[in-house]
Amino acid sequence: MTRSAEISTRIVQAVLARQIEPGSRLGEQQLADLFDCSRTIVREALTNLAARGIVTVSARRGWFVAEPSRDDTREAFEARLVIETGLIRSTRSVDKAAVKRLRAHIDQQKNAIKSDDIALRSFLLGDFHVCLAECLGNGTLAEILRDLTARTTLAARRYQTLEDATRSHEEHTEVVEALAAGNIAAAERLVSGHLSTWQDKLHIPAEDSDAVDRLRRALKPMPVEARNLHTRPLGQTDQKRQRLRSRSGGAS
Amino acid sequence: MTRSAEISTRIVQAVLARQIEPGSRLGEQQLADLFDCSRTIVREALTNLAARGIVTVSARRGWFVAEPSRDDTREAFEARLVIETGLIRSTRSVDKAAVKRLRAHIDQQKNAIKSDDIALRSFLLGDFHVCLAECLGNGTLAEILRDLTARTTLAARRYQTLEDATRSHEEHTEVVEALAAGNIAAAERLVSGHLSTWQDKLHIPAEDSDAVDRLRRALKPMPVEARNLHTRPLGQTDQKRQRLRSRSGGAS
DNA sequence: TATACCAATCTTGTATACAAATAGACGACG
DNA sequence: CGTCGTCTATTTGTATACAAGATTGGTATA
Repeated sequence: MTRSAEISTRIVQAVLARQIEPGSRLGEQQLADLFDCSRTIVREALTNLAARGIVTVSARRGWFVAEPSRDDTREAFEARLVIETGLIRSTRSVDKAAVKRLRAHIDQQKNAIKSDDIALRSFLLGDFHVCLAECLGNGTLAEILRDLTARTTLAARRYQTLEDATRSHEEHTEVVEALAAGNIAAAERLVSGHLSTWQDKLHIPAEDSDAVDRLRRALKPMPVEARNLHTRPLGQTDQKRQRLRSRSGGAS
Repeated sequence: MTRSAEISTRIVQAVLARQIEPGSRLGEQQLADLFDCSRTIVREALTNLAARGIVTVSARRGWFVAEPSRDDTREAFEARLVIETGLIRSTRSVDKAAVKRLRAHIDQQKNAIKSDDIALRSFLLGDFHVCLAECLGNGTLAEILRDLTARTTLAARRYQTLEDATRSHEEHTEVVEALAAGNIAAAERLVSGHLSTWQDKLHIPAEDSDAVDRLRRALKPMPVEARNLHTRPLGQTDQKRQRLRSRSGGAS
């Protein structure tokens, strides 16, 4: 179990760090090579992630990082709101050690932001909520929250939300200070606002987005090496190809 | 996946129906024979259940149905309280179809109680909470709640709580009727009370129970056929053996 | 008689072999 | 020139073989 746990942990971290896009293919042999083990272990890890809703499996087609639908996204945000505010609400007080740990976490966030370590920054901003749940005395909900946070992170990537790291960090600070001051009600309000504003920033297509979305994905730029393997169609100049590529939304 | 999903689903159902005790051993080959498949599939199912906290794995020793510790139990109940009350609180109104479905579920509960189908009764009383979450529009939390309910069911068995089916059924009815009447606040209060009273009924040993508990489990009656396979020790009468069996807490 | 050691058996952990299905490429045909 | 069909190669799904560890029962010895 320890071997496959390593793999699943790393994948979750990569998701939280925004290093893996929703819809990415996770080939079994590919991962097996990467982690120097057999497909058996990889499948164990992927099965675990599938149970946690972070990965989906399409029969005989492969494993893919989850692409939360609109409903999935709404549910994940609602779940986080319910759990995080409910956990704070049911708290009487927060002990010294917990406050210390939370402040240390916030310091780490600040450092990651300052040093422009985008991956670490994203990871920490998400992990903070898990840490908060643990400090409030419920490891079970912390685990659940980790998976839900991974899902909302994927949703944020899918719906192209820009991360406002500085603001998130500020809001996290306010929450911790409210808790440290024993102002539970304020902390609950702050968390609620923090999550709501983030959710509101999502650009979720209004209607029947799946067709549009599928199309956008189909028009995604293919890997450079694959692109160069194809003969350029007659009469199509470099300029035209360049324009097509830009339109399809690929990184230039 | 469909093959292993069958197995994990059945095991969860058996847990909710109180047909499997916490700590039960789940041998791989045993399950493979039972479901007529290879150990590969069984391991896939068990891995899934382990990710959901319903089964634990002890390296090289085997798979066991979870035995929630005191902390696990507290956390699971708190999690259910937070999620169920929070979900109701964030509800504006419940539509007709949902009310109909909930009332139908309550009818099923009544029938199971009336016909003394203890397994079905237990399952439905637990499943009601999952159904409620679904009807409140959050399938994600419903899934999470299913696993948490399984854990609290295991805790209830471990800490020898008697199920008061009639009372649970009554309280479920009150919740649904409050929701149907649009009295959200009352519904939240009722759910809170329902969960709290159930949790309060647990007989959780105060201190260092693990040693005592392990012993009690060790002294549990073995299956009748195994008992009869052993030669009766010299000088031990039937009466003495009978007394030992009663003391060990087994069903007489 | 009790304890400690040892061996046999059973169970799990991992890798691999093989089957099945899908995706992609190539070629034929309208 | 476009479309359809087939064939090949890659990838997943499942079973099984083999190795390593753990438990259990027996035996020998103090």
